[in-house]
Amino acid sequence: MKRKITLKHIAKELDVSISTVSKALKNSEEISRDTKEKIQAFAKLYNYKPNNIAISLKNKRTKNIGVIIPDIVHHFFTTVFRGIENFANAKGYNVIVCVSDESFDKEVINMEMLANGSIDGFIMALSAETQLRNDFNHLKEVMEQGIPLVLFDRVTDDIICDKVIINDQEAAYKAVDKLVRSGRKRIALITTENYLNVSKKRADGYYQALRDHNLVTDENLILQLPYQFEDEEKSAMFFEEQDFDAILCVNEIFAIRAIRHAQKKGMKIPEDVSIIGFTDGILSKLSSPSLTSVAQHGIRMGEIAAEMLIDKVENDKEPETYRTEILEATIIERESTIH
Amino acid sequence: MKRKITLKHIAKELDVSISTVSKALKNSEEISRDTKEKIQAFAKLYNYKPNNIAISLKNKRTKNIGVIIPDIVHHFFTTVFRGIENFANAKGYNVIVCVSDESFDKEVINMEMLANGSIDGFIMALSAETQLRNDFNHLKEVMEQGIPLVLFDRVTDDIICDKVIINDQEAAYKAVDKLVRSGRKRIALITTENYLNVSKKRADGYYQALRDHNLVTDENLILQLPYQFEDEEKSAMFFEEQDFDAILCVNEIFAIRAIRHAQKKGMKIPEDVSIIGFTDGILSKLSSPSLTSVAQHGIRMGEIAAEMLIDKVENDKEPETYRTEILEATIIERESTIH
DNA sequence: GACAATTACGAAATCGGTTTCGTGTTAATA
DNA sequence: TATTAACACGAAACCGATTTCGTAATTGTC
Repeated sequence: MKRKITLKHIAKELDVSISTVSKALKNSEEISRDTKEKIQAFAKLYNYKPNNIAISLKNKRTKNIGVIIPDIVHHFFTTVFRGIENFANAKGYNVIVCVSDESFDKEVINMEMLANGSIDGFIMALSAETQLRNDFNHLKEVMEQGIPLVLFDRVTDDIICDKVIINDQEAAYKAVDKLVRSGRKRIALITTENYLNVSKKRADGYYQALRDHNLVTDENLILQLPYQFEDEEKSAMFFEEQDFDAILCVNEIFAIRAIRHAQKKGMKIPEDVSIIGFTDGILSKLSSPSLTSVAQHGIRMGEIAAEMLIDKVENDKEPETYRTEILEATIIERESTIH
Repeated sequence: MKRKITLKHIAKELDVSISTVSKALKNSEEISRDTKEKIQAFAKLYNYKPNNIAISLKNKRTKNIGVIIPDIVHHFFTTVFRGIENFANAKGYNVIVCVSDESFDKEVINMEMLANGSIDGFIMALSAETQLRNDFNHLKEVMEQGIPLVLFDRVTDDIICDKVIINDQEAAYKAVDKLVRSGRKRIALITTENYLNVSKKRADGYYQALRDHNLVTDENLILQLPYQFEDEEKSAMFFEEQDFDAILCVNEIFAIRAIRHAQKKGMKIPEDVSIIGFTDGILSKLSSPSLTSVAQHGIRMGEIAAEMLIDKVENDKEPETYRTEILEATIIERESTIH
């Protein structure tokens, strides 16, 4: 087993000082051509690579980005992650991921673990529990320590930092608008509990669109489901009792389940009921019927988040300016709606 | 902006030496009660947390695990990742993820980036291109440097290290066996090109089961598709021309597409054709009809991989023994087959 | 009261690099 | 020949911790 070689080894072997080796490997003008060649050849031969940790300590820069997401088994977050990873890798950064599992405590623990020097900055989406508790002290502390932070998708107004989101409200508005224009009048909404920031915004867009089209908003047509596990009974009852000709769902899993419930009830899609979901993931593309869906452009979102973060990390300029990038969601039409 | 406080700051502030501070914070017997209390109180007040990087340098241990997977937007890998993250976090490790994107070069680059001190060990699944090229020098080098390595799912016999896999061949065998016992005679196989180790094993199981049941193996019933993007034309033709009453697919995406093709052709599932997929992911559960599927127990696989790795990292015992853990795949029966 | 044993702490080395500054040697200039 | 400039390199500080070892001051023992 050949252990990693260090500057010290090279120095001793070639009988020069460590500083000389370091400079030679950086092609410094200070070192003579002969010596440089000798040292570089030796280093190459023994496949010398500088130790990242030592460099991090010296530079106070790790070239690591910390990403904290609520769930990794979730197409949207996974997509954003891919965008982050793409961009970060291209810039020579590694990505450390932690999953909060929608738990406030895990989010805090993970942040603290990473905040002690392991990373140069954070990219994160808030856990459901954090949004529910409205407690953002861990974020504040990180900001106070001067660690850059970028929030995406699940953001909060309580923290002033860079953010990337989509225009959730407008997207929902457009989706409902599209449904109305195709002749639908009783449009249901399947959403999560309201403490999830994005769900709330989508609901706002839904209400607004109904109002603008002079449609009554019937609270019975709104189904709130728990985020993580299906409340089979509640859903079944909803489909049993309520009468609607279209459904807007705040994510694609809800939409797929809606398809199943509707089909079970004997409704034809899209003839009897149109369905639009959020998150244009693999489920939307491959379901039968395939799902008209609001694309959230996760990859782009991840890239932008990474770009914003790395920008802050590399130029910690004095005038602290933060911006919120708003991505335009687009509706991908498929078989679950009438065009 | 209050920058991170260090031992040095505390030492200067309290007019003691750095060593004293360090020892006091570790509750060393060497330090008097008074001094300890004073230092600990001060540290607490200023929320002192040791710098991870410095500790890593000193200990030559980062408490980071490097994970390299071919694709993050893929339910199975995501699931394994979750298992890894779970276990690792519980043991105080962070997880650095790199995505090889099925590319040999990216795999090599990522490994090299991480191998210079950033991580204590690797957990990985080989990229498709790596398996195709059969070039594992980057893995060998890492092993030679004494960095522990655990391979999962996409493994190779060329590298001797810890591995976690499922009994792919047996699982495919059982799936085919189940189809035959339910009366199916012409069983198709939809798979990737054969260089993917796991696909090959699954195909082997498929052949073996047919032989054991004295069924002819008809090469026309085997459809090889590219891994990443659908060859729509090839698939359509296959469904048009071939005659079968069951399909085994090596992943769930192939299976979902098979459902669509079959339905388009007017075939009823499972009456006319039974379908079994691999990877019991979200697609299998939510598709219509829901999909009978071979569960690969990704979470468990990730946990075991993490456990094996951390074991090696923490006890680099002399007698280098490596083991291959084989998980039992189980078939989850749903609507796409007749029970 | 002399010597040994604690006690409580600090100096310094170390991990593996980077970087500043100082210095001996040689070459160029007056 | 004396002075200076350029060259090539090394010593040492530094990043932020841990840890070994040495030692001054105090306490205990006979």
